[in-house]
Amino acid sequence: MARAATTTDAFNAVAEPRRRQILDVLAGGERPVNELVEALGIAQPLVSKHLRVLREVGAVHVRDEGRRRLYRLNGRALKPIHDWVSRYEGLWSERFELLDDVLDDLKKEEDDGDDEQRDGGRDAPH
Amino acid sequence: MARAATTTDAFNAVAEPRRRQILDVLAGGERPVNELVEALGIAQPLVSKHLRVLREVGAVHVRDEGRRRLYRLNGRALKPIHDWVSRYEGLWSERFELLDDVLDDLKKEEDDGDDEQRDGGRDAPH
DNA sequence: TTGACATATACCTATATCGACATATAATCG
DNA sequence: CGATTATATGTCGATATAGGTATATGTCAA
Repeated sequence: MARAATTTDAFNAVAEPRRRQILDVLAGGERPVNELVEALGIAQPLVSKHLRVLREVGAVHVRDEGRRRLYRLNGRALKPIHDWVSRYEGLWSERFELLDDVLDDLKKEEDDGDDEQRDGGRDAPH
Repeated sequence: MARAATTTDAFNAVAEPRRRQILDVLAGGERPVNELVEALGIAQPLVSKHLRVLREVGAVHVRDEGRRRLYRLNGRALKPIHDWVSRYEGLWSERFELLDDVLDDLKKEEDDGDDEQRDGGRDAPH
């Protein structure tokens, strides 16, 4: 099985930085594709495709205005992300950072400097 | 170019539901791979692979304990997600929902029932 | 040592990208 | 009508999966 489609849910749609950028621009108000192309500085077909993904997960709404199509942000679609990640909010508070450090210290003591041997140091860069 | 690697950042790592599930379990405290396999009900190699991705983006820390490896959540890695999505918090408040409805009504009036013709009704199911 | 247990990695297949390019569709203007 | 502008779609190439299976690595126990 391949990776889930980007149109599966908001999580997948928003994993692409360009799509987040599009939403950031739209946060400033309704915009035609034209301006999004300019703002992002990438090819127009690519913008249209990103917009399609955002449309399919409901992150944007479209409105026809003459030969232009005005895109508008729909924040509701991001709520699941906010709800999920909010459960982890506070884990990076100072108090938790300290706890983390303590646990890291305990780990170091237990492993007695023999750490990172099995994993080949491929652990996260800090 | 293909899609960005899942190890590129937390956004991509967390787009996979199973990896969110793993983090959810780890939110309850340090766990060996064993228990994660049980909790998720999927094959062990798959869990190890997901854990590797989470390790590479720094979302989890590992600690060796005998022949087991204890994984621990590192909430800090999720902060960028929280920071980004929080800028959209409130867009789904009641007041904004109402504004949205008003805008949708305006759209309907403008298009005069001729909407969804070009898009073939392929818009997101709201 | 031999074996059982715990975890990680290698290999394979099917699939869904992202980006570039060409082209189609649609609306407006002269 | 034909030309221009605005946007969407199709195709192709390169790539990175997720899941399955087999296997390697590491640890403990008898």
